[in-house]
Amino acid sequence: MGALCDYCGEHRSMVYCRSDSAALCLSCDRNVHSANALSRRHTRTLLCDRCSSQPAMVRCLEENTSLCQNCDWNGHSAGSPTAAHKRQNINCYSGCPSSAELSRVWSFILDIPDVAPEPNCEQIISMMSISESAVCSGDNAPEDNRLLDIASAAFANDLNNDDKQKSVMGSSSEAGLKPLPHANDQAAVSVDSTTAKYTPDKHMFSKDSIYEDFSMDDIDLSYENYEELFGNSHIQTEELFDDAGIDSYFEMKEVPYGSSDEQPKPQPAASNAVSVDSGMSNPGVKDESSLCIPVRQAISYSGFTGESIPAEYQDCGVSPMLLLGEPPWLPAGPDGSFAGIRDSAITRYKEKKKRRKFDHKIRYESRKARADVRKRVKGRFVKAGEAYDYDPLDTRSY
DNA sequence: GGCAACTAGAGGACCACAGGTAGCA
DNA sequence: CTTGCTACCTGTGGTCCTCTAGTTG
Repeated sequence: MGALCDYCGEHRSMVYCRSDSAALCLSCDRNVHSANALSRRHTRTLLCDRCSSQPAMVRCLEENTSLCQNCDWNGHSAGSPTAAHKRQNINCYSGCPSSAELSRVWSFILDIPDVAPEPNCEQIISMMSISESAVCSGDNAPEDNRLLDIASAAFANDLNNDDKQKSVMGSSSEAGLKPLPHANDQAAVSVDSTTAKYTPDKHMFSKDSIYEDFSMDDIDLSYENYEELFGNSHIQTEELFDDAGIDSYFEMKEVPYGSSDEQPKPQPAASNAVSVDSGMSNPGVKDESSLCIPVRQAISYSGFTGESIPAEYQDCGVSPMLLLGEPPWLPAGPDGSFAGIRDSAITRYKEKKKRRKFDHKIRYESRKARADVRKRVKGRFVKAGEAYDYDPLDTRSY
């Protein structure tokens, strides 16, 4: 039995909210994070199964446990027999996702048919389904029920699946954002690259499956319904992927190969991950990449806005320092260094940040109008009637 | 290489006040 | 449950100041 929910203190905590520094059961997670727009932006992730106190970063597919960075390092240290365990990045999410959406983001918990669900998991998820109607039954409920922001998703795949990954990547960048299933979820969810639709596996809804309480029908997983699925009013694709759209987040894909005319080389055991979402990797793997992350071939995309990447990574439990380190999966340049790739990535990031700085959004036009005509002294507002050095309504220059 | 001086850029503080929100009767 | 009132909080833009990182001698 893991730690109890920080909120209700009754049920086992399942998810960790870094913004609140709280471990919550799924029901309370929905309660707390459906309260307002700000709370809905909190990114949450699974709780570490081992220490039950830190946000889980990876899922060990061999042990079927979710592990935080420390527990991952401790449990899969280089040289140990467990170092070769296949691990999979764990997604963060925000918003007020429905049970089906959560099950898709973290499908590994539930999809593995020969693994019993976590104790209480079924109960809690059933409870969540109930609370779903209870908590989110307001006017905004239909919108709130949508997955507002899958902050990160990842594939963990075998090296043999490179081609499959690339085909998926291709379709994703062409068709726009789509929820990416984990590769090992393919038993449950298969991706048809031609129709770009998910096909739920029949086993998912078998009698014995804990999906009995779920109905994936409540979400149409086709790309065409992306806007509906994610709620256009909450998060625009433009916001999600910045000006350049989703392609901007797959630029890194081009870097390793595009710098030369060579065909993509077979990646080192470390990884062939194509992502700017280095946040889901372990800090410290930099030096141990070949030992520690043989399964980090994840092709991932990031739902992070990119602008405040360090903070957002922190929200996901990742040190912003990661941003400064070379992604372990990137192949070295011709001179054996990552400097060029890193520099170009940093340059792009800075340019984008600079550009977005001026993308200031006004929440209250009335207040802006008021501020525009308000009198100032050296930039500061002054009381009406006081002497001032600048009158916005006066066309004379001072 | 180490140090000080200088420069450029980023980020935050400051100001008044209309409008929003919470709490209470 | 609704209404009215009060108190407190939020957001708005231009300028200045401080801090940090980088450059130069």
